[in-house]
Parts: sequence; C-alpha cells; structure tokens
Amino acid sequence: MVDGAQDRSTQADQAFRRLKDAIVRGEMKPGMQALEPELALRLGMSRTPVREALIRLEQEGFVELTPRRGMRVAALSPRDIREITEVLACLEVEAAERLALRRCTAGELAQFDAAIAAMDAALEAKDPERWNEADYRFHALLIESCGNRHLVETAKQYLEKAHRFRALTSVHRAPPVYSNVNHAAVVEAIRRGDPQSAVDIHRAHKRRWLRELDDILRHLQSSDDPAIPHG
Amino acid sequence: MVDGAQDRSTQADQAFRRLKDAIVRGEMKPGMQALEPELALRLGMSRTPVREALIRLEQEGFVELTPRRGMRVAALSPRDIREITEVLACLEVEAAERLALRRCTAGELAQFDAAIAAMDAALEAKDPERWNEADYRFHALLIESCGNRHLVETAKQYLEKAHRFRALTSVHRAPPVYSNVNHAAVVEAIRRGDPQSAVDIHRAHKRRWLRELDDILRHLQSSDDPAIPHG
DNA sequence: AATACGAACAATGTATGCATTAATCAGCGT
DNA sequence: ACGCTGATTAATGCATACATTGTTCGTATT
Repeated sequence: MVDGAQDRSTQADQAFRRLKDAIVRGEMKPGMQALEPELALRLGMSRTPVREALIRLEQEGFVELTPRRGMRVAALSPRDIREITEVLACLEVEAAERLALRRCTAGELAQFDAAIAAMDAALEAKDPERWNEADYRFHALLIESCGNRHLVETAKQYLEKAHRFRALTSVHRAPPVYSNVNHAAVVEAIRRGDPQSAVDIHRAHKRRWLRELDDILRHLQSSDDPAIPHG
Repeated sequence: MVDGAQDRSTQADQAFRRLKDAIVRGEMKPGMQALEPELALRLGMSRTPVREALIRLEQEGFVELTPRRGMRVAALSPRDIREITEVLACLEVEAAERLALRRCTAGELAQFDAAIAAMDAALEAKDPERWNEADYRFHALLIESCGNRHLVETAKQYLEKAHRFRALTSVHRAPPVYSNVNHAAVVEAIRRGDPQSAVDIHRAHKRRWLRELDDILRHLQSSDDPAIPHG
C-alpha cells in the first residue's frame, strides 16, 4: 500500500495524500460529497491547498468537481470496475513481458517470491486481509519493476483504483486459489527470461480474472450493495 | 486534433488548454522553462488559475514543477518516446479487441473508412502534414469508440504525448506505407466482428511500429536533434 | 394549496497579500 | 585569482479578500 509519493510535505501534498488514501481505502465511499470549506476545516488548512489537492484528484479520476456542489468521490459502478480491471490487466501483461525481457536482479526476484509466499500463507490461514495486502504488493512489484516509467505511473493509478473496489467489497470475496499458481508461474517465466511464456500465462490469468470479476459483479448487482452505486 | 474538453470556460481551463495545446503542438519545446508570474502575464490572468492549470499539466505529465525554477516542459528523451509508444500501442490493441467485440454502428465504420481514405490520399500526394492529421484521427477514433471510458481517457493522453513527438520531428519522417494497410485490415476485422484477428493484426502492427521507431530513435540520437533532449 | 418571484446566503473562481526560503551576487578573505 | 560568506531579491506556498452566481428559503399571488 506504499505510495511512491515524494516527501514534499507541502500542505497541498498532504491534503492530496490524505484524501486519496481515504478514498482508496474505502473510508470515503463512492458518491460521498464535501465542500471545499468543510475539507479545509477538517484538514486544518485554508481552501487553497485543498483546492490544489482536489484538482489533482480530479485529474486522476478519484473525485469529480462540480461548480456548486463541491467534491464528489468518484462512483464505482460495475462498469467502472470492469473497465478499470481490463486496463490494469492489459498493462500488467505488458509489464510482465518487459520484465521477462530485461534481466531481473536477484533482489527483485526475491521480493516476488516473498510476496507469493505471503499470499500462500494468507491463503492457508484464510486471512483475506493479509492476502489482499500481499496480492497488492505482488502487483505493485510487477508494475514498478517493469522498466517503463510511463507504464509504471499509469498502471499504479489503475492498481489504486482497483484497490478501491477490493477495500469496499473484500468481505464478500474468497481469495481465488488459482491466482497464486499463476503468479508463481509468471515469476518463473520472468526468472527464465522467457517473455513469451510470461505474456501467455499472464494473459490467461487476465481472462480468468475478468470472468471471475463478471461473476462477482453480477452477484453484487443482484444483491444491490450500497457501496457500489449503479452508474 | 479535437480535444474532447468541456467548455467550462474558467480561466484555469483556458490556461490549461492553451498551455497543453502549445506543448502538444510543439510550440513549447521540451525543456522550455517559465515562471508562474511570466505565464500569468502572458495569459492575461493572475497566478491562481495559472497555478491550477500547471498542476493539472503536471499530473498529466506534460510539465514538471520544481519549487524555485517554475514550470519546465517535460523532456522527450528517446526512452520517453519508446515508453509512451509502447503503452499507447498496448492500449490500442485492447481497444481494437473491444471494438471488434461490440457491434459497431455504420456511422463509426464510415468514419474509420474516411480516415483511412484520407491517409491513402495523403500518402499518394506525399503530404506528411495531412497524413499525420488523418493518422491521428484514425487512432483517436479507435480509442474513443472502444467503449471502455477509462481506457479512452488514458489512451487519449498517451496519444497526445505521442503526438508531441510527431510535431517535433515530422520533417524527418516519411509516412510508413504499411500503416495504411494494417489500419484497413484492423477495421476490416472490426467490421466482421472478429476480435482475434483485430488483436493479431494490431499486435503485429505494434511490433513493426516499435521496430521502426527504434530505427528512427537511433537515427535521431546520432544526429543529435536539439528538440529531443537526451533524457 | 401550489406556483412563481425575489431576496438572502453561500460556494466557487480569481486576485492579492505575505511569510518563507532558495538562488544570485557582491564583498571579503586566503 | 578563486572560493566562501552574507545580503538582497524574487518565486513559491498559503491565507485571505472579493465578486459572481447558483441555490434555497420565504413570501405573495392566483
């Protein structure tokens, strides 16, 4: 869950990080509204840095700003979740390929192994919280070490958006078993320096992932979860 | 080159659009610097809306803001260009698949055909300017009609970034002939509703595209084009 | 009673003021 | 002559002020 944010500790940056964190962690739920003066009061600063933070958040798609109604936390309709996952998966396949193409350091590979081990452990312990955390770490690693800085920035944003969904619905989900197997296989292909396998494996994972997601979304839609406004 | 921007005509929005346009069109070259008071003067407004525009531009990766040195137009190193193209190509493959999966309207298909026809005409007339414009239109269409709104937003930003490169180096480039053939084939697959072909064709196009790009970049690097600072 | 009109209110968009702080430059010392 | 130190300058980050404008509430009219 570590944000690679700089330690520029201007108030605008703090506001940005605190608000984004609250949104990503699901503390500020989709549709929640707030006005600039409110936020300024809550964050203990003037409107100016709050405004700057909101502008950045809007640009990243975490909030919407409407002239008289202030900020609204971006909705997460089933469609949004589907679209976000699709883009993220697509970028991750690319990342996996890049990663297999370049030579990974032993340290990087060890980090991957550690994340997978943590996922396995969490799965055995039936601890979805820990599993989520380890899974996030795995995906963040995959993205951050792919070598394409532009891809890194974009994919990290999508990972955060995908995490919003998890934070809002983690209770409902059983951690998928096949995920760990796939992740391990991808890392194996990366270790071998076999881009074709890495791509194929992760692409197959992507397909299953999206199918499973569609099931979850159908289920959520019928159960009418209030945390997921129907867009 | 149409930006889907809203017609919110606040000064901040105008500043954002004008600056972004200048950057994308290559009028403001990579590395160019400016201070907030300068820009405020040039744009005929106070620092506040300029600042807000700069924050948005920074978030999109078009400028860098450093505490005492003001704004700097983002560099476009060969590496940046490579990375941007890679991400864009990857997103476009996804877009092509989505597009083939859903039913395209006749109007949309006609627009694709028109763009391709314009590219063909420009190629025969050896008019790189028009070819660029038509090619941009084709890619924008492919992206904007793919049906995944998140993908649309992200890919459009990458298309704009890719266009920076073209605007800065269009003189050097001969329009690639195979592009038109590929584009036509992709549209054909989309028309047939054949996602597998659409993906395969566009993926092959992507590979050639990147290979050609690497050649261009090698050439530029040796010729030491001042417009492309070595990152 | 319901609707329309108007007045008060409040949030935003923008301008401006101010303290902080980094960069530049002059002057001094070696 | 060169490097270091201190003072000046000016850009930023933030706070605040203000005009605009949409919203809401109350009142009056049909």
